[in-house]
Amino acid sequence: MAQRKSRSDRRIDLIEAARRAIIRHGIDGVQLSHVAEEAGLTSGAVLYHYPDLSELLVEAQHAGMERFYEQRLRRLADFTDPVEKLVVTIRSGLPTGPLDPDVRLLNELGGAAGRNRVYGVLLTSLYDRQVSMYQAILDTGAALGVFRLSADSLTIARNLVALEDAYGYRITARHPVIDPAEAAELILSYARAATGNDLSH
Amino acid sequence: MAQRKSRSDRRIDLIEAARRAIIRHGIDGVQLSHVAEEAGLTSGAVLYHYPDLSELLVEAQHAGMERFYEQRLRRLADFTDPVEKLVVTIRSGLPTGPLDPDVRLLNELGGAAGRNRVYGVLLTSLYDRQVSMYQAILDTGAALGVFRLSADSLTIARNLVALEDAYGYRITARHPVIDPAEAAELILSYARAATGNDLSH
DNA sequence: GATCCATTTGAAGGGGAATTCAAAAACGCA
DNA sequence: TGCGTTTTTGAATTCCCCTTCAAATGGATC
Repeated sequence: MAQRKSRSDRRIDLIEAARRAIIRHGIDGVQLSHVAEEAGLTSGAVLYHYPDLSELLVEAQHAGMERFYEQRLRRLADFTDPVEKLVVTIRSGLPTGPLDPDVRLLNELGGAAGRNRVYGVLLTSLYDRQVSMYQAILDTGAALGVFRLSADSLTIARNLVALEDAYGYRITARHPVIDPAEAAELILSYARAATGNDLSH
Repeated sequence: MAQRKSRSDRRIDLIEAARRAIIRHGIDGVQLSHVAEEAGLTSGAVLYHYPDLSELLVEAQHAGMERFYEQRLRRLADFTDPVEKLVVTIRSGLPTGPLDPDVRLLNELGGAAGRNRVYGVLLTSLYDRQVSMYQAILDTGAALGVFRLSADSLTIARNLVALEDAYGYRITARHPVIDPAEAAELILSYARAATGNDLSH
């Protein structure tokens, strides 16, 4: 019998297990038994904690998004120079490779968000927060005279997040040429034009 | 009994039916019965033509992609001025709204492409062709002296397609602010900076 | 170490979807 | 009209997954 755990510990385990199961089988292909297997439990045990599988899936997506966003904020906090901040943030928005679990999970939402309002809201809020994150960097750089923005910061920030998203898809789809390094260069090309800064340091 | 049709006619019908079913239920959620219902047939009849549902789904995705791409080329052919070509192409890459079936279908592939090599190849090949399409426009404009490119045309073309992709997701996810018109403006903002042309006419 | 409660198992059921296939229907052609 | 072929149906079968629930297990508490 699997190790017995407290209610809250087990729920955390299950959210993690659901995350892995979604990545493996797709948000519309996950089954109760997949989650159970990932968690090392039986279907009944999963159901004991989450009588409705779809609620667990939403929680898993939510948790994955939060973790992704928090991680970006944390990396960003290590720097003060706007140029460094911008470069680091661009890199932290891209997957480490085709198998990057955080980005794989987010990508699962893309299609589902068009069908499921909850997923749409989740994804939209993540996008908006990431835009704000970039906007703050851009505004600070502009105020310090480091950046000379070619358009308003909101527009540039939206485009930067959009580029990250799109290259995340290309990388997880295993584009033969566009790997994480190449994607970073492509986004930096835009960032240079948009900030009037060559972004080297 | 449903009208009897020739083998090839029925296969075309089924591909269309599968396309609609995928949009409605997701690439991992489609069932044989969904396709049958969309086609006005019974499951048995679908199976008679496509013993393997997954093959039909791949064909549906392939056909949808081809149609999307061909349509873009056709609209592009109506113009000769590089500025007009660029603007029209940017618009033709965006969904008409949250329910746009062509983009909804493509978005379904995003997550699946990370799990399924066939879908990954399909999506990658579409991306590359769209990049070539933009690159031709950019190179022509540069040769005519209309565009003064801020980076090599391949980089700009890749970014333009990436932006389209990403805003397609935002729009189908019903972002409250980013509608097709706003997305076009955002992409145009980048296109202006990248071409050194204000793109008005 | 006995009791109690929360957690987990495993088997049994119910339901729904895929698959198979014989029969029926529609069409082409003589 | 009648015949042969192709396409479609509909029912039977099988398979798989969700759901339920009684029993077992593990840990905490006294």
